[in-house]
Amino acid sequence: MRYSAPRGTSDILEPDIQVFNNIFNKSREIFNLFGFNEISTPIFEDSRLFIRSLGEVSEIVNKQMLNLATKENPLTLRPEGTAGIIRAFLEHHLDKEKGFAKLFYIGPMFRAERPQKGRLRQFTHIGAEAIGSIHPGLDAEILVLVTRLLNNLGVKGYTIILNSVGCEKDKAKLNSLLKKELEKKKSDLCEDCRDRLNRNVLRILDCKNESCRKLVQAINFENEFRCSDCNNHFQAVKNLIKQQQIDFQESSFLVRGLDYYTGTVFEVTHPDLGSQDAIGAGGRYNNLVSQLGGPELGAVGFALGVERLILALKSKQAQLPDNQLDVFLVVTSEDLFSQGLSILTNLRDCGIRSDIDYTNRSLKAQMRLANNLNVRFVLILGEEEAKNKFLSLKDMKVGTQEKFPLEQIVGKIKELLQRK
RNA sequence: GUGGGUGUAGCUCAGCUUGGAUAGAGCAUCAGAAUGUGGCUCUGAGGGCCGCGGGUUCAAAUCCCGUCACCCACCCCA
Repeated sequence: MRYSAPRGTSDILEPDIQVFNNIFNKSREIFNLFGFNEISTPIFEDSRLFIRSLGEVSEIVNKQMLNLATKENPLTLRPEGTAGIIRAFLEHHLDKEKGFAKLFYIGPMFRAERPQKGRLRQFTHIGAEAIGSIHPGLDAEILVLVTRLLNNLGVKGYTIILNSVGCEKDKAKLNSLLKKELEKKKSDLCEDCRDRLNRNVLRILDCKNESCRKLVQAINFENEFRCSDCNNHFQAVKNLIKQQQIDFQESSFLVRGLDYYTGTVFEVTHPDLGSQDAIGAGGRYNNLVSQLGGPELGAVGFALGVERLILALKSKQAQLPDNQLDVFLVVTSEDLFSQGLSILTNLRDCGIRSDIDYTNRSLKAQMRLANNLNVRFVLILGEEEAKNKFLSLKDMKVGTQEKFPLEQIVGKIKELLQRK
């Protein structure tokens, strides 16, 4: 039986993996600039952690969790990063130690969705959580950080959409307001939204259905539900990011699918992605830490979907690093192989990237292989070279070939490589 | 979970409408083209359960039924 990768997963080979690694490396640099420390948490957690954090009615908990078949506690492959980070934050008493932490993570997430463009069952998040403050400056910093990440990674043409869903009380108020208004027009709602009316009213706000949109737009809820604290906070965030010259669109229809969000929420969209157009999203969650058994601490976070981000990148090739071999060692007969291996090991010990053929090819075939590998130099070890203790060094770029005594080879190659 | 599309060589695809002989192309791979030597060019070679199972037929890559996989969209989300 031939096996294939599970649905919604993919193997990442060269050269694509270089694109990923580039993104990871650059992101780490930016996070460090902003004073964030990296954290790595398990890719599975107690299922109840996710149910508690994301909300029982959330789509993720309802139908997208990948649960592990174990005999002990219920375990689930993490569908997002925040819950695990907060769990770790509390488990290691970072709240008591410093009371404030800025953490970032990079790693795979899992959701059992039907795959399509920009939607995989295993996908990669780059995310961050700033825990321990309700200061609007922290919301602003997260938004600045997101723009700097995207800009440095080479993403162009993205849009930041910003909203505030208010605190827990405000959310409840908005909920009942919408429910009351929409209940009257229930028959005009789409099938899905009629269902949402009972389960998750807020989600009706971002229904794409025309008639639902109109109904929702007709309700004047924008300035009705937020308390003055939340309004002031939102206003402060907006003022701060405007001062930082960050472009954004305000939209009172933006809601997030996860329960834990309070106050500021945002989404980053890109037109090149197709239907799944969000490359990143985040917001404030002031109740999650206490909900998970910790103190009352405000927090803000975000996550970027790396695979989606790559879809939005224009020049993927330009980012490839130089990982080519410097030298290919051609050996003309099996008798010379052990001598060749010594030379090869010496080259590698001296920091020269080099390789040799293991498939008994002819000299000509080895040359062709060297060319396909795009090496800069070929070293030839043949009968004549072995007898007189020298090697032939061919510069594949220029096409010239010279002989050098064995002991001079490393120095010569290094000299030529530096000259470029 | 619901729709639509696509499965033919390692890769990208043609052939299917209207059934017919050894199933094709480009790229890739391998070998050769006097002098132990790559790139360009030329010559040649290998490589196919035509996704899988069934049916119709003298005959199926081609028509019919089923099934699986992938892609796209709904939904949801990063």
